[in-house]
Amino acid sequence: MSKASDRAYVQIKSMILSGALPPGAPLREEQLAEACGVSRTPVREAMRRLESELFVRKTDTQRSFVVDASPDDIADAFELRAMLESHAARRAASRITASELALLQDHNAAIERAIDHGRPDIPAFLDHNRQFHAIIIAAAASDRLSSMLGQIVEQPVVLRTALHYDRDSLRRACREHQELLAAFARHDGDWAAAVMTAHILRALHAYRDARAAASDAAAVGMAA
Amino acid sequence: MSKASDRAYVQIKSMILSGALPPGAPLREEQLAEACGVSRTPVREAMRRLESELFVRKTDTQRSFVVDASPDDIADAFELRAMLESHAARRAASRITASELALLQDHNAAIERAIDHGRPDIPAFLDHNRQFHAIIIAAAASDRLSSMLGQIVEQPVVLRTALHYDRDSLRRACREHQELLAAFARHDGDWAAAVMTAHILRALHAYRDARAAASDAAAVGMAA
DNA sequence: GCACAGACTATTGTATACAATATGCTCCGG
DNA sequence: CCGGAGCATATTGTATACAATAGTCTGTGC
Repeated sequence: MSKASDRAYVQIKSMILSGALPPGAPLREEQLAEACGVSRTPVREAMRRLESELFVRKTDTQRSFVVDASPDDIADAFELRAMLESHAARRAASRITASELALLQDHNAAIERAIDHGRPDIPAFLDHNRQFHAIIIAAAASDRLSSMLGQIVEQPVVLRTALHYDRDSLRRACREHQELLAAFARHDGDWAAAVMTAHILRALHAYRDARAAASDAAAVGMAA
Repeated sequence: MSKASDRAYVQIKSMILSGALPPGAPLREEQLAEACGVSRTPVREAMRRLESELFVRKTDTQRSFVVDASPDDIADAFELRAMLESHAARRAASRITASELALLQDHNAAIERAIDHGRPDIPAFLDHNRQFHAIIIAAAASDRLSSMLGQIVEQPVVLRTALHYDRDSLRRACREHQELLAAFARHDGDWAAAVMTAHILRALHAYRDARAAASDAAAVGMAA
């Protein structure tokens, strides 16, 4: 997309992800335009995109707000991602090339390094993890599937999930990736799909556990 | 959405569906604006929407064209729809209310009438069929799932499919709906999901058969 | 005759001005 | 004191003008 509207999109999304625009916050076009240093026109385009990705919701009267994701929404997003991405894995298994496999191995090696070199390097983990999954989706060779997954993998919830993981969870993710690689190497679609489903659903439960722990801690903090 | 951009969206989409804008046709904003009787601004919003729904594709250099769906794309769309909508059916089975069930029955009765009263009334069939599926999706109670299915069920391919159906196919669809109703009445998610998957995949193959027959006929026509 | 440079045209991207609509506030009546 | 009508304000929707960029054509050098 073009420069200004792209900048607006990235900037507004990052404001939502960072919490600068908290869930439920009203979004006024003019204010966002000023914040992004562009006019309302590209802001409106960015808003449409964020709206279709369910970052933003419009009331019946055309006012926009940051969506407030309930635990159910979060579970929904993970379920859908599990379904779509296991489908991608199944398709990828029969189409993947040797060079793509090699790339996947490289990224997973990088993920392993990011976890085990001293303190876990979460940004590096996230980046390589994202690329790992992106390669699989590309190998699935379905525009429609790519488009749908593109709308779901960058949800606030999914992105922030890893921040709550402990090292154990990260290592488990890495091992699951290795199992995916094995399934791909043998072009076994059923295996790949099953591993992918498990991989995503485990992430859901890791996220829930982390949330529960965090809210317990908060409750303790409030009581003290 | 607002009046002008809504009109532009509907009108451009119908031009694509009707073939007035054939696959591969270039889309110029100004020309479309004139055709819709609005300015370029709402046309651009409509185009973004059509683009995200994969009706329209932009080249690397920002020119827009009507997408040219290959047979593979079509199969893709059906596969995804089968997956998402069977998931919707599974969720709906455990959530559906008596009044929703009654509505589903009404629509399916209307579908039956549309098929069997003299010459099949295809528009009526399409309308009630759409509402039948919409009720199920609503009963699934997942915004995200609704949003994704909304992007796929109105694809040109899916919409035009029914035009090629023979009466036998239409009757089969109606019977499958009845089986869905039975599964819903018993709140059996597995059953509902399985019937829905079969329903959609059968539609895919009916579509393929119709296409093959049509292209054979075209070949004969050309030879004559 | 072909390839490339340059200008010219066509098309899209952005900004701004204006129109339409929703929200909130004030003031009046009960 | 409460509620509603109507005005004032805030916000979004649309049109238009201008800017930036891509595509095309022509003419020139080889």
